[in-house]
Amino acid sequence: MRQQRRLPNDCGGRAAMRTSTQIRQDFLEFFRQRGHAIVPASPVVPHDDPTLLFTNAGMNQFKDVFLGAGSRPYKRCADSQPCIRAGGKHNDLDDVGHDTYHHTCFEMLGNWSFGDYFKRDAIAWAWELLTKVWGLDPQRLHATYFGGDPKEGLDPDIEARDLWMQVAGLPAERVHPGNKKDNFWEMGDTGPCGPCSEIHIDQTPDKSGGKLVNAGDARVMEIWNLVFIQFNRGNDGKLTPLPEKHVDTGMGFERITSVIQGKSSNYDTDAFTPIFNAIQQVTGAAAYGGRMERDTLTNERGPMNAGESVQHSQVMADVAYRVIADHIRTLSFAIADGCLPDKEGRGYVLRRILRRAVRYGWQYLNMREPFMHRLAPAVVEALGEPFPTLRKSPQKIGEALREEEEGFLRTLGRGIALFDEAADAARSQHHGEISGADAFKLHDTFGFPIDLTEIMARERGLTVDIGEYERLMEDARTKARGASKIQSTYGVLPGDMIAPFGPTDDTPKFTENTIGATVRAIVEFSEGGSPSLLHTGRGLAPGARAAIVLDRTCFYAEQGGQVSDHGVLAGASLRFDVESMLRLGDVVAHVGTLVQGELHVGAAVEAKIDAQRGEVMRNHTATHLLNWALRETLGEHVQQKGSLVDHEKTRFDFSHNKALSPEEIERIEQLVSKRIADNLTVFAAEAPQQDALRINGLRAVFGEKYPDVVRIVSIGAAVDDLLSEPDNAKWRGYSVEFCGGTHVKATGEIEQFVLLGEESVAKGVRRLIGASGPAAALTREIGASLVLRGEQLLAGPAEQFMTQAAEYITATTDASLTLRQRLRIRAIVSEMQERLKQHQKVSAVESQHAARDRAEALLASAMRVGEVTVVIGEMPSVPADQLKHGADIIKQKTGSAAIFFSVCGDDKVTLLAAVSDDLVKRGVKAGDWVKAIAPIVDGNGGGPPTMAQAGGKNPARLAEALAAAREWIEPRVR
RNA sequence: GGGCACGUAGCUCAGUUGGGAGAGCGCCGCGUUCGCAAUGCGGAGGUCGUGGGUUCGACUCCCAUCGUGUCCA
Repeated sequence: MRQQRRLPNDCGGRAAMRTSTQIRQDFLEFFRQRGHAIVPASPVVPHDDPTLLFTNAGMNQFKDVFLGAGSRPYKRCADSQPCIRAGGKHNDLDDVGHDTYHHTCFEMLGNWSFGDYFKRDAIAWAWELLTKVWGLDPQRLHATYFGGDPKEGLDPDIEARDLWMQVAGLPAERVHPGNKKDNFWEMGDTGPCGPCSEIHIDQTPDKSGGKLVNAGDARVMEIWNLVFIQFNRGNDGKLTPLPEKHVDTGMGFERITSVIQGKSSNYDTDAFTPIFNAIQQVTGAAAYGGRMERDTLTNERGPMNAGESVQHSQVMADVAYRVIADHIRTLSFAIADGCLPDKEGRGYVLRRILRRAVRYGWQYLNMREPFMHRLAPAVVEALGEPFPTLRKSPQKIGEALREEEEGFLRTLGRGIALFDEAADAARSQHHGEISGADAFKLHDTFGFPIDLTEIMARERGLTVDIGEYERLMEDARTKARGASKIQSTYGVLPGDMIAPFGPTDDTPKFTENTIGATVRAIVEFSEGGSPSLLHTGRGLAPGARAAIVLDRTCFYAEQGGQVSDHGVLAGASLRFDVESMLRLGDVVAHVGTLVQGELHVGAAVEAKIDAQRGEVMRNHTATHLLNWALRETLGEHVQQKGSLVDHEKTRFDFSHNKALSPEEIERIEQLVSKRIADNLTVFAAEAPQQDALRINGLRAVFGEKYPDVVRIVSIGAAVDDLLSEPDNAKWRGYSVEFCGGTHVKATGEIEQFVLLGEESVAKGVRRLIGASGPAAALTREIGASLVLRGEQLLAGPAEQFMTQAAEYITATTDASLTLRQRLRIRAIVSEMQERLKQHQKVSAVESQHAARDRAEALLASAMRVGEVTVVIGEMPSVPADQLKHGADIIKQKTGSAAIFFSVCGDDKVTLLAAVSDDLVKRGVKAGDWVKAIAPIVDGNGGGPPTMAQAGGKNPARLAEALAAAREWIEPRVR
């Protein structure tokens, strides 16, 4: 076994004893004592930020503060943030497991200052924590600072350099200047940025690593990055100093733990031990040995094949341990935060991670059964304390994993079958080499990993054309890349562009439909290019698309499920159509097109929303009543899982594990209708969150982050009353929700409410669709008449039923109906279908008999030409199938026959020719026959030699055609 | 965002330049048997995902759409 490369003793000291849990606590406690708010980590799945795949840094949750669009009740804070780095630009996934430090999931310890302390304190505290609390050897620590960039006109960060020397007492030779890449941090192309200063640790035995700082040598590595945000980069690329300077720091938790514990690998720390133990228990593999691939790569025999070397398989088992341990952490966090493995987006990244783990388990730990789900409890056990979301529903994590594992094992099973086919082809056609095309197809179309293809090939003594596979893979990649480039950034608005023009006063949205306002900023979108801010003096020209920021607005920007308003901004001879709204922190922007006139910054406009908003408000208030009625009807487990309210409908997702019964649906509708009939007043008021949370029966979306002051919407009970005696049980009889949306003044305005749909959207989540107002009334009326017509058809005369039933069924398939009507119509339709089927069967039997009788009659009067019976005649109107049966009967009875049938329709004729096998052998083919005759009735056709058919459009010449058929066949069979 | 593959009987699937919808398993009935296992015979079960189009004729070809699987960005 490889020798552990341990740090010299002087580096660890007393801190070497500390557990990872203690180290995390040390960090938070250290900053708590220095006045920092200790905040909970944000979810690893940033549901509200579509530009970000996963939370990948501690500062993600504070982005709005740095952009100036949001604020916090504290000026300094600290936390430990689980981060996921997988997918996207910086993709380390393939490295995980093969080295000591790559992870898809890690914790980031961080402390922040929002316009509070700056470089001096940040540096002093970092130094104190590392050297005094954790006892790291100061001799081994190096600092870097930003060395300036003449091209940007940026001076070196002398301030930071001097602080390192003064405050930390570092000698000049251990304070290193760094370039823009390493020591200047930017959030994006524009926005807040600034120099950063890193602390590196030198783990060379003789402390000689000074030259290796930032040189990519594993022995000297960065442990803490302190970012000093002091500039804003504008659209023009110019940097301007920020009035409020911020500190943003990040320290990799697993890495600092390994340093403090004196380990050479993150995986050797006690953060991973419990997970490795669980893997060993579940897989029954040999214990984790900490072996790395380089331990075998140095073997003079060179890289070895699987199975040839015990040593290699041991190493790969350890790689598998690391892969699985890392990935189960990632998956547990992500699933706990509500992201499931899926075929696109974030879910797809999770799927790949899970599949990679399963594949390593399959290949190197010999696992053929789902096992990942059995590891999740170990993660919950190890990390549930600092990260309570893991404990919320641990069984859900297990279920999601098992389901996905089973799916992948099915995919593998299919893949193995297809692999066997490819292997056969390889043996018989390609000298034992599986073609690149086959390997690629296995991977691309059927999801069978190339690694498995190679291994299975090797086991069967075959090879794989990897070169060709890589080429095809690269082709696919460039094709996908090229295609995605076409999409432009049209209509995407960087938040920092409009942040300085906020906040927007949008409280008029609750009361007004029209208000006067002043234009504060205009961002013009240019097709194919990036959006640009229009400066004072330049106007927006007609036809241009833009985002407009006003000082105040009555427009509602999508939030809490309620859609954005549409409308216009109007002025003297100007009109701007508002198509959508954007909300960035406290700033809202009106996105749309200037239709007429010119628009300048500073212009006075009248903001006017579409009348559609009335329907939206009706539906929104109805949604609250629905939410309340659901809990009344189904029970306490009903939790809102999402909603969408627009002018046509309300869509409400909630936790419930089975379909709603007709009785439940009826009861829910009744409860809501009763509240509407009572014409209850809708109250709305703001209150401190902690007071509001005490209200008995209050509905808030679980897991949603609410501000410190929340808006309460209550139907039928005044908010003041709720707050004055929050514990009163009677409040459970009212709908009380946290909600920032717009509502009607009293429930009577809703008029009507109906449920239109009920379905499942995910495991344990049902979706209801509802509508209110005139739309609900209309649906109800149309549906009722449809039900009535269906009942009449069923009860009415058979002839009417036969002609109209099919049409009726099509009409119902996409009709808008209430749920209860849909159930009734489903029953009607299935009865109709049953009757139609019965009728078809009867008529099939009838036409079969008719065809048989007529065929036999024609046979009786048939003439013989030589040995051959020639039957030519008109058949009753039966389907083509029955004509064929008729011909078969004649063939059977005669042995040698030539048959020509016709069926005469209103404006078309069908011809069928059939000859027995012996005639085919003599060169007489039914296809030729029918082709020769069809033109007479303006048709054509064909078919195989024994049986051919044709259609024609001229029934008038049918007799002529039959005569011609006789003339054609007689000489040929004679 | 861009590909590829697949939707045919309850299930697993076959269906060959477009010309009579099939197999295996399962199901029902009747046999052989004291009974079970096993097995023989017969039978029911299909809007060929949906909607258009081409054609005399479409499970088959084309277009669209929905669903499932899968890869890439």
